[in-house]
Amino acid sequence: MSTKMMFIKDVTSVIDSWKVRVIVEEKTQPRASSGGSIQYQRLVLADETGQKVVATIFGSDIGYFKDSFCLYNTYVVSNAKVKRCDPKYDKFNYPYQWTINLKTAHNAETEKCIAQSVLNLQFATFINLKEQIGNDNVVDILAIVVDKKDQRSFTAGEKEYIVKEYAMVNEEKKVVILTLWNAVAESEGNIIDSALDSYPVLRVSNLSVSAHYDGSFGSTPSTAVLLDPAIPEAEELRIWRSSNLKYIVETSSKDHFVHTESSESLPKEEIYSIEDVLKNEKVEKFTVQVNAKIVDLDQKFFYMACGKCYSGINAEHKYEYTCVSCKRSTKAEPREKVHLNIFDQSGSLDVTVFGPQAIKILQMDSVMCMDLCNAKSSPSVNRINETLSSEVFLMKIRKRKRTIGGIDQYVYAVGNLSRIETVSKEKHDKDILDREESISPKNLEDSLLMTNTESKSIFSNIILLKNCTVLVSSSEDVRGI
DNA sequence: CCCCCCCC
Repeated sequence: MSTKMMFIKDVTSVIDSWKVRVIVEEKTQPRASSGGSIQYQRLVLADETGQKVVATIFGSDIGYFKDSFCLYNTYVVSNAKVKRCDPKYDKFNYPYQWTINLKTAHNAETEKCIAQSVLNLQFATFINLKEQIGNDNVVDILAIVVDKKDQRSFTAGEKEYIVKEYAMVNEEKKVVILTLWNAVAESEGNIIDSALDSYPVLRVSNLSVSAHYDGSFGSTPSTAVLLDPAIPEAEELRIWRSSNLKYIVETSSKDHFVHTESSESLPKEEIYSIEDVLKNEKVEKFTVQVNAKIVDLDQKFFYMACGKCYSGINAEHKYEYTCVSCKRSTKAEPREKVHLNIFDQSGSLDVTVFGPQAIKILQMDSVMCMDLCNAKSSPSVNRINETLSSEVFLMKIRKRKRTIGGIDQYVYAVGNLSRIETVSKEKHDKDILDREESISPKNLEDSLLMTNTESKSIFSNIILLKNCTVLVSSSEDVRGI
């Protein structure tokens, strides 16, 4: 069997037998898909012409290829699965991606190795980072990690994010922060953490430039971290490291995770008036400074949703099913949802608040809302409104247009909200609010029991009702937003 | 089967 050697560009989804000699430019750590259910590992391969292709290994195949496709080594690959990819993921002007699986033939090439120079590796400088803020370029860097900040997570809008930050230097002697996000923080971050003590030289690929910290790097979903890569530029940096150890050690003992004055004033967001939000047709996200109140008295403050993607479902709590929206197997879980009226001097607007943001308004979580609903009761709107009346919020509003029966209408969802001011209240009261904000739903119930006699009587009823079956009507469209 | 988003 002698198939002729081809190039990446010759490989299309209609060709059935092919082989290409490639060098491995990049290999990420195995990482979880955003849904969490699938493991995948991403490679970038290049042929002799410098043409590159993205290749992916999935699930249990990852272990099989653990010791193959080593960085900067050459392989002859044949008959990987060739799939057309969405143009937005086509970074290399080649409209396909490969899936490497157990049927993919792959042989290490020792004779005709492809030279690293075809990769044309370029590394961003740290000094002029500020000028690159705002452009959409994705860059690679070569750096020495001198410090890290512990992993943290936070909720913004509808999603939970994981962040790991590192302080880095290179020959330019300017400290720059690298932020790894989500699956990349967990997979690539662990690689950095495990080597931290030895001041490793890293090649970090496919980074965006962020305005935070007056210019810093942030990971993208294709970011890969390579420890001590076997490339000449990294060797130069290792040599620099050995003659600058004093600088590196001194630098590592300083705190670099602080915002400079200019970085704080830089991304200061414009605050829109409600009137502007209503009038504006183009922009989709607005920050507003508002008061809020509940005017819709006929709401349950939760809906039954897919536990993974929050699509609405008419089902009992804990009902197991495959979600038609995200296609994953899931359980029905209640999710907080509040129709809220927000207003400033210029006007008012009805918005919807979900999940963690809604908890900040309701001071209780969806399970408690559901229990109240079962008890033919509902959270005390009066109590909530009384609290809201003395508060000022910063909210990020997402404006969307939707067309129903040929009629355009705008819907508004709150992406994020923070209480910036508690008017005419003593600090003592505010502290209680802050504490409530950070406590878990379980404690939340306890704290309400202690601080609110009205809820107390309701909750003592609910505890008795907890094991009852809950059925929720879904006359409303909970997926609209 | 995966994916360029996002917080101080």
